[in-house]
Amino acid sequence: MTDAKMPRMTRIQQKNRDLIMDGALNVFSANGFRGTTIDQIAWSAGLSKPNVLYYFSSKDDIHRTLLTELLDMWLAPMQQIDPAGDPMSEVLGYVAAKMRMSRDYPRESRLFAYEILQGAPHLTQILGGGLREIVDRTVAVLQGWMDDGRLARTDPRHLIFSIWSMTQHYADFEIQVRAVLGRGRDPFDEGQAFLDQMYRKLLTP
Amino acid sequence: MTDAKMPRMTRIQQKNRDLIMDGALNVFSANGFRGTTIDQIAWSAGLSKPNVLYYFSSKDDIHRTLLTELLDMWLAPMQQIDPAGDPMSEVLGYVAAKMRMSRDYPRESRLFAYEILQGAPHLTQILGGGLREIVDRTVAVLQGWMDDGRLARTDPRHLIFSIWSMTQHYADFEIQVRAVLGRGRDPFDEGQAFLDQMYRKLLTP
DNA sequence: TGAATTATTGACCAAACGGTCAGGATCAAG
DNA sequence: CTTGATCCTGACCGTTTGGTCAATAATTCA
Repeated sequence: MTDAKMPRMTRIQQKNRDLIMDGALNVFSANGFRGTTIDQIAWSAGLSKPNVLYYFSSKDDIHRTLLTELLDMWLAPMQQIDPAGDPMSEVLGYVAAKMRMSRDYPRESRLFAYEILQGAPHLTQILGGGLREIVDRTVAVLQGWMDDGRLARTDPRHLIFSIWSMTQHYADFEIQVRAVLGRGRDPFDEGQAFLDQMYRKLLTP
Repeated sequence: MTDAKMPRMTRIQQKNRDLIMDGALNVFSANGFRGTTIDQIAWSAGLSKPNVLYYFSSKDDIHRTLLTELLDMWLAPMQQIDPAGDPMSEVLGYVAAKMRMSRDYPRESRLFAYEILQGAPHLTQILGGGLREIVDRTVAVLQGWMDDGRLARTDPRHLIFSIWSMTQHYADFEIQVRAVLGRGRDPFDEGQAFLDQMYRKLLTP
């Protein structure tokens, strides 16, 4: 009983769906939804176009499935903030975790960036529902810490926006970042150090 | 001699090219390059598709022209930082100016966001050339202020990244921001206040 | 006014794209 | 080996899209 999914998947189904998800992530994250063709996804997955459409009913289906499969993983770091932990360590840990995500999963970052830029046509429910609740919970924790004088007062929601924007900037706009920094520098290491300094100063009571 | 352009433009040319640029900005900024059709641009400009192609040779031509026409305006705020001014006021003024750009020109912000996300296929020269020089000049000014002890020490380039990412976040991801904040709040006003507080703490020596 | 230039469009084309389908290949189980 | 289910594909279809063009309308200017 290792899999709780309703329809049991054969090995081939499992393998090919994974291949398609990975190929789709490659292409969607590089070209956006409209800029992606099923042929490109198929090629990137090493399959034929009709075969891809044997596993997914449409390009939209692939996109929607990909987004929902990745959303939890993408939001996980924020839910790992420990209300019982040390405030400064928890926040800086979250920043570091998001920075690691940008370094290790830039495709996912760009995928969501495209989706939000587009107006989040596939994420409206999540934006107005689940995401807001998750953020609200974190906001409550941060607000509690500020009320206890363990963090300097600031708007918790905009604090979260700042963390999202700055960390994801290194993934989404990596080309610009590298163009400005020049070669031989590690944007992610430097960015991590900068953010650490910045949030330490902002949040020290 | 009000116009220095090589080929003199008739009134009609001037007017229609402007219409096309504005329509293209609408559509490109909402759907990205691959997501927009010439028909959409034409409709948004109030012209027919062949008429649009009478003024521009291709969709690519429209896009390239739009980017280059808007680039100067987009980078202007950074060049208005006054090396002889008060360091803190100059930086906070730049942040405020960028924030105003996000509020007043979200289309431009999204247009460039798409382009950089895509890998900046039309801006590679500018990214590696002009932009870097402009940034370097600003970096020199900031570095001077830090060396003089008038600003706290921090990496000037990552400081600039942080300003770009946070201010543009309010335009590019406005939907997400509004979804998280809920109705009845002004993201730009609040964001401006937050950033002011943040950079004041970071940069006070 | 009239000729020349500029502006506009309906009709059209070839390529690309999302998606379908009948039929064949492969595989698992008895 | 046989059989039924799963897996895979070449060929195909209707639509969309970027772009062309010949013909017509509007404008400019001598």
